[in-house]
Amino acid sequence: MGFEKNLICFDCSMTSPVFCNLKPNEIARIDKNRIEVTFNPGEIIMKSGTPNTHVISFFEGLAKISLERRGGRNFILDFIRPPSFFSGPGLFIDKKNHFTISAVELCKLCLIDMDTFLDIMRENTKMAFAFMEISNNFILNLVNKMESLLVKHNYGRVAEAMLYLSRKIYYSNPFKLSISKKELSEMTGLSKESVSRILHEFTDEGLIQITGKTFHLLKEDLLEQISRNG
Amino acid sequence: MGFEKNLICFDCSMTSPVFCNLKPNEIARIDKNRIEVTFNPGEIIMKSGTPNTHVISFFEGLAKISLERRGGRNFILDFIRPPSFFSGPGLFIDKKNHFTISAVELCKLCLIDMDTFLDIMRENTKMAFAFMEISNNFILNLVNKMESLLVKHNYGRVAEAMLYLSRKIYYSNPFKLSISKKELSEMTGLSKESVSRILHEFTDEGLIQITGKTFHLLKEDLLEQISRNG
DNA sequence: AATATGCGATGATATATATCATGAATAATT
DNA sequence: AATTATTCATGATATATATCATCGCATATT
Repeated sequence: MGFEKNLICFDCSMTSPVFCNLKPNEIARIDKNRIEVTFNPGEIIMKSGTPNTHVISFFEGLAKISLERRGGRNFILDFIRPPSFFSGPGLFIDKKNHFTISAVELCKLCLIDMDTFLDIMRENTKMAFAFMEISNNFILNLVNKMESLLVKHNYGRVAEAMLYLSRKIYYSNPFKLSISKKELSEMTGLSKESVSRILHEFTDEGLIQITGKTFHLLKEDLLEQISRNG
Repeated sequence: MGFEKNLICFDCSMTSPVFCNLKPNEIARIDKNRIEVTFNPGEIIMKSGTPNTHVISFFEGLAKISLERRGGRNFILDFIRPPSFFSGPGLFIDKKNHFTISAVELCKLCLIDMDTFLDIMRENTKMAFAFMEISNNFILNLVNKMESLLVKHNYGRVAEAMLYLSRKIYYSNPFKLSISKKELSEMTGLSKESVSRILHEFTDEGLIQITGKTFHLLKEDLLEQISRNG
């Protein structure tokens, strides 16, 4: 039994923010130099510090990009929901991974050889520009996170996380939370105890309703206000 | 009296991390579409929120890139020392500036029309790759700042700032500080009172020596240790 | 079913750091 | 040189939030 390829490169590239710019022969090249992998929840897809040899094209699932902190308390920079693309910032610098990416829900993805990717980018300006756009979006997201850490406290950060999960990750309200309380604390940079307490307060005040793993945001406008001013 | 051009584009491009990749005709194009400006200390070069219409090629001086926080307490993401290049992350997204850049020391720089810049980048892959490298370096710097905010407190952050100023900004030890204590606090994300207190403690413990505006790092190894573990 | 293991909740306490308040020193303006 | 305005230093206080400790519940394991 070999490593099978179940995905069709052409179909996937149609929806990809980067590879949608490829010509047929370029898609063929990618197809020859890709590895299709499935990761179970909790498994590490890319470990910070290891060599950065591939870029990732996400096909299915939910993954998190996190920063390793001392004491095992990580910080989640962002989540990844397909269709999407990821390439580490070490690419042109030290060719190392600077983040740890791990699967939250079952993930299906392709690892694409870095050299192949760079070769194609050298020839395909459109793709290069799409790549830059993604890079810049990542920067804006980082800056946003930074602002949160700098000005918001407790309440504001939890409110922000709630809205983010509903709007950018689960695309629904109510939503069923697939991440743990610990991960919620790693999203916000707070301790898990603090997150617990604040979620409790939010339910007491009728802002949200939690039944098991299901979160229902009852007063989004108020949450937004707290997110902005808290 | 018009707006004179005193700098020679060719000389400048020799040292620039991005424009060193240009061919003569491309340099000529840049030369036609650039504005040469001088900024006095304190003056704003680019204001967060305004349209992002130009990229910057720094020729002389010292500038800071900062994030605006509510209450007038900004946060300094990085300093710029020539020869260097800056382009905002809003470039491909919303075409707005997301940071405020202001002069710390007298700055001489060129503003280069964004469309011209993009046109050239579309044709010149080498320059595009240099641009990506700079982008990624910016991300790594942001991530580093983020880690500091997340894990380091007081002492570690001030120690880090001291080492950074000596090694990356003034390239000397001792060095004469051209930034204010308030800016020191904006570099570290602390209150200026806290910065004062810690610098006092550092001098008491013989780690640094401050005479007027001159800072002398006496025990760099210890400062490094504090920066890592504090 | 019984036991173990881990995740989440909640109360009590400790502590880092901001804020406030005041005074000294330095720089700017007249 | 005199006066005003800024910047900086330092002590007292307040407070947000982490840490610690305990307990309950749910899920996994034997």
